[in-house]
Amino acid sequence: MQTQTKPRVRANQTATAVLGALSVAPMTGYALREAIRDVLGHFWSESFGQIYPTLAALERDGHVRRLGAVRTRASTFEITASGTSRLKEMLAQPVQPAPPRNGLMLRLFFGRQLGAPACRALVREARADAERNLARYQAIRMQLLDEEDSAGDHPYVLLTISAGEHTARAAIAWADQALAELAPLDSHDEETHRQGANDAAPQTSNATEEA
Amino acid sequence: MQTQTKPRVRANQTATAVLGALSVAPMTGYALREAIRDVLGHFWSESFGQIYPTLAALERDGHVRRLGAVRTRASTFEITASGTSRLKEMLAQPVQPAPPRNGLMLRLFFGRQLGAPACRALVREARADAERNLARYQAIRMQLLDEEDSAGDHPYVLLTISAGEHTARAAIAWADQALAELAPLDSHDEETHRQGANDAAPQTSNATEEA
DNA sequence: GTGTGCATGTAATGAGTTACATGATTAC
DNA sequence: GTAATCATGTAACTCATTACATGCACAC
Repeated sequence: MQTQTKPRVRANQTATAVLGALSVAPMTGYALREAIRDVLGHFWSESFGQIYPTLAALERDGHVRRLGAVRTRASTFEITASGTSRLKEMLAQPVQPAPPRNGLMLRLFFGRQLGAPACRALVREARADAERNLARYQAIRMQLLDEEDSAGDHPYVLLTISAGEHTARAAIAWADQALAELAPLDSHDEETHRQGANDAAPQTSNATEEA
Repeated sequence: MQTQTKPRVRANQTATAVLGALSVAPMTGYALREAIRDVLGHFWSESFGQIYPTLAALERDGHVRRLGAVRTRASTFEITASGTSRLKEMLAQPVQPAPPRNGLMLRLFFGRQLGAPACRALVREARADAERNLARYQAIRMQLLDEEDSAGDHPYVLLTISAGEHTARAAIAWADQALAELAPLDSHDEETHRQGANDAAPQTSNATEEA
């Protein structure tokens, strides 16, 4: 009987990201993808297949304006006043959490089937990823300080960077602990294919591994 | 030119989760959903619409066996030997990271458009979520110790619990820092609705109040 | 006998990726 | 001139959710 309050519009999140990016600076669709990948990449992603239709829809609704000619060449998009207020509207909508799908955790959960050495390799990989991310966050931090323009956004952007750093550091600490706990689990409770014995040192990235 | 190595099967991750759950104990489809929600819920989710077709496909391929009659009543599914080896195969496949889509970070990134008070509310919500998760992890930890069966899985399961704890603690620490940084940003550069002004004090636990 | 929970499935829907097709501009 | 990069868009396909339809079992 809950037919009355259907959330009809599924809150086109792509539009939010696109309008948000255009609120910082006008861009082409191509540049939008790059900006989203490079700047929001830690927590957001969009593909061309989403961006172009979304831009077309936003143009139709008057939320963005096309500066170049329609098909002749690259057209830069600019957010309109109506687009800005639409953006604020969308940002104010409640966060709808994406259903979780963490492949690493799934594998570790059934780690007994996978075997301890493979699990260690996965954890080591995750640790390396986290370290890479941490390094990138610092680079972005410094890059931010160079930019005079859009300085009003800085405090908010730094919030997201900081979240990334906290997450990355937590991942590293967890990985170290996990590796210590996985170490003694070597070969008991597993009748694994014996050929797996030599991958105790998987060498994911010559990652200075233990083994 | 790259026509040769198309990863044709998109690594049906649902099948991995289903086989994994059945590797612990035989279950009905209904129970599978519940088990996945209750046990893997922090990092995985499946809906009926996925589970039943997946079970049918796995049965067709001989990876699971139906114990009850086909349509008469509840049928319990059991993993077969071929299913077990298929599971190991799938677990060994590289983790394919899901494209990130973090609605909270998206909103904070464009926080200037949203306004500092609304951002603080979001961060407080996130902090409360993290605290709730942390509490649940401890409950699961204790519950695990009661179970004698499937004790061989425990070290691996604890790894995922620990990851959740690290993540949750990092989220809480980040939130506290973020709230401190957001406090002074009150009303400049924003012509926000004035009603958000009274939420300067974080106070998340006992998060009840302050409409 | 009726409501609640267990159980199974299908259909509609939609979000989003990948691959493809195409062309303009710029650098060498 | 030609290769790489910028740029735009569409089509096919996959994955997954939501809603719907159905029915049994059991408690009350």
